[in-house]
Parts: sequence; structure tokens; C-alpha cells
Amino acid sequence: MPELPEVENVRRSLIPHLVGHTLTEARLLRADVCTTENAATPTPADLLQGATVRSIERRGKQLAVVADTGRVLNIHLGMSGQVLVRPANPTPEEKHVHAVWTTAARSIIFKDPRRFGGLWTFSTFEALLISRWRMLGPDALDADPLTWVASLRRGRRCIKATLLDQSVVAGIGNIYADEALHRAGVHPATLSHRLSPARASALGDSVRRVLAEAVEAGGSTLRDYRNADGVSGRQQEKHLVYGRSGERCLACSAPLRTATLAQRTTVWCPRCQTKR
DNA sequence: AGGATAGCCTGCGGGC
DNA sequence: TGCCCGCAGGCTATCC
Repeated sequence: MPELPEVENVRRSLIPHLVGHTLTEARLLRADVCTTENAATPTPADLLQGATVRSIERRGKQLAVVADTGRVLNIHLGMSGQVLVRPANPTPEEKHVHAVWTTAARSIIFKDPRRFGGLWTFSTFEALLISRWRMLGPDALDADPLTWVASLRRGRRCIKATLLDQSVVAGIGNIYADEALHRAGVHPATLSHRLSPARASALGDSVRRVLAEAVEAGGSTLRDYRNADGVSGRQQEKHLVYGRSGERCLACSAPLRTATLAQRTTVWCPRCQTKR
């Protein structure tokens, strides 16, 4: 569920708790959620114990906590991952907490029931860029759309699959793919190579608009998503198609259609969204 | 090599 | 009440 807007809100909410703060302790409670560069067992130092946080970066749906030592902790939330701020004093038993960091003022926990997410440690930011982030396309919000909009027209698969492909453009998940397609009037089953340059450009604009709007609304909370301070998002109230299977289109009142596309539940309006 | 598919994992809601 | 099943889905590995 956490897509670009949710991850960006986690990033922003973490900054006051982490940037400029020293991590006095880093504890890994479940070793298999964390991977190091050389596949060795992660040490507390790998997890930034003793370091001061310099910045928190994001690319697509992934975060990178950069320490003043140059070390980097890459966090991917997957489906159910959360980074949450807790009081400094010992927290009551909480399920599915896999890592805990301590600062002078707070504890920060990584919690992930479904464990589709994880942690990756790197000795430098460059090491992250040439390994895990090498397969990510440009960030859907931060990058110039000219760098990726033309790529939406490549391939023989449907445009929904292309939007979800993180190597084309990074940050779009199932929710915002459907929302952007509806806003652009593009049918999700349109073959990517059949998309006209003008429609690809319009779709790129829709992607950016819906993501920017969602960031400002604090992301979408369907069930679990919260920012690091535990605050829910409000963008789910603005969804035009996602989660509205069987209901009527808010733009034209035609019954919305639902099908599985690219192995994802896909909702669209058969009247507003066309293949050409 | 691009693209489709299976599998990972847990919680929840519906049906019986 | 309780059990079972289906569903949610980001990403990697594997296959075609």
C-alpha cells in the first residue's frame, strides 16, 4: 500500500526525529529482514548505531537514511511496512517489530507484519545507487517528466503494467495507477505502444498531479498506513476509482468496471476511459 | 530479452 | 463461535 505519497510522508515526518540526531542504539530483532552488501550478518554499526543522521532521501517507494559517516540504511516498506516513532522508554510488547533505533528523545521502530519490506545496509550512498536503486527509473514526482513519459509508450504490454513497472518510473502502485489512468481518460488495457505521444504526455501529467495531491493530503490510509507520527492520510476520500468497484463513476455516473490486469485488481470507467 | 507468472507473508472479512 | 477460504499487493525469481 505505501506508494510514493505515503513514503514521502513517512520521510517528512521522520526528519524532525532523526536528522541531526545520534542513534545511540540500533537493534535488529529479526535478522532476515536485513541484508548487507556482502551478505554478512548485520552489525549494529551497519544499522547506523553510533552515527548521526545527516539526511533522509527517497526514490520511488524507497527511503535511504544517510549518516554523517556516509553509511546508508535503505528502507523499503513493501506492503505492510511501517516506520513509527515511539516514546524513549521501553515500549509495551508490539507484534512484528523487526528493528528498533534509539535517540536521546525517542525510539523509532520498523514494523512489518507481512514482511514484504526490508532493510538494506550500505557503506556509501554510491553503493546503494549502483545496486538496489540502479533498477529504479526516475522518481515519478521529483524527476523531469521528459525523462520518463516517452518510456510509457514502449512495450507490448498494457499501460497499467507499464505504470507499475518501477524501472520505467518509480513510485506508482496500484492505487495511483488506477487514479492517474482515470484522470487522463486512458483505458488501463491500452497497449503501451498504441498510446499516442499526446496521451502519454497527458498521462504523465495526471500521474504527477495525483501524486502531488496525495502527498499534500498526507497519503491514502485504507487500513494500516500511518506516517511516522501515527497520523493517517486523507487522500482516500478523493479516490475516483480505486476501491469503488461496482459503484458509479463520479464524473459520468456510468457503472465502474473491474478486472484483473497485470495481476492487480483494476477499476476503471468504461465511458470516461478509452483506448485511443 | 521482454514479458508473464508464481510465490512470499499475515490479517481480516465473509460465508457456512 | 469458529473455521476456512479468498483477498490485499510490492517485488524478486523463474520460466517462456
